[in-house]
Amino acid sequence: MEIEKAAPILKVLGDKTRLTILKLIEHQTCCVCEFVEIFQMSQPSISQHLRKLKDVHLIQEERRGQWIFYSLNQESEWIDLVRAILAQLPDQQEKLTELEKSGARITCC
Amino acid sequence: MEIEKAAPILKVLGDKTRLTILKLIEHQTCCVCEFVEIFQMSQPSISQHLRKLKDVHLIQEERRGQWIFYSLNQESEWIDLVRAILAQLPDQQEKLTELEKSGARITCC
DNA sequence: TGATTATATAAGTGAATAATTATATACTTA
DNA sequence: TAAGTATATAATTATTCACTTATATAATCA
Repeated sequence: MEIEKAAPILKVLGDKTRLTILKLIEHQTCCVCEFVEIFQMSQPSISQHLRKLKDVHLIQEERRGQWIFYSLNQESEWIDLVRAILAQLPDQQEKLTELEKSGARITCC
Repeated sequence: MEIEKAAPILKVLGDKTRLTILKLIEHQTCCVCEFVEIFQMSQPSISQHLRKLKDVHLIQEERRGQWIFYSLNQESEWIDLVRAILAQLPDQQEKLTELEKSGARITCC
């Protein structure tokens, strides 16, 4: 039954850090260090959130040198559901522009 | 920030029992005993799931004699989000028609 | 009013969760 | 190749979760 597969997806989305991560990468790619800066959270904590998103194939990773960039997995079985949800949430772009202002984004991106 | 309020809503939805309950009452009203039958789960367990849905105002209750009927709260701040999610899920009507066949639905409804 | 039925709440328990600290891996650059 | 940087994983811990059993509340009916 499909509902049994959908529920764990929603569960993964039911965390403000992960939900914000998804909204941030809705239309672009971000690297781990950006998330660490934005959320003011330890690096392992961010990695573990990314891991959960990756475990259910909602995100993709792509290594560029020493950095790893994450993006929404467009091939996900649940991409329509995720997009429908993200469409209801306010843009989080200002978090990235703040980072850029403070210079933190330039170090890796 | 609205994302901080949306995450707990998704968390509540991230459980197959609660998600199925919502899908069942998407277009109609059901009473507690029906959920108990459908999910083959203890009555307190169902009550506790309903409580979580009610705590975030996603559902409404209406007493009719000794029975309590639950329905989707159309006034919910999150009704669009919930509808967008439910729209992606398969219909669960057959669970109710099965109940009717077995006679279990008639006892209360 | 007493017994029955429907539902909610409380208390307890084992499993899952999100964070932390410590450590490992992988890439870069001197 | 050694040191530094970015990221992942492991181990630990406190909290939350979903369920169970037991009990309370509320309505009905004899």
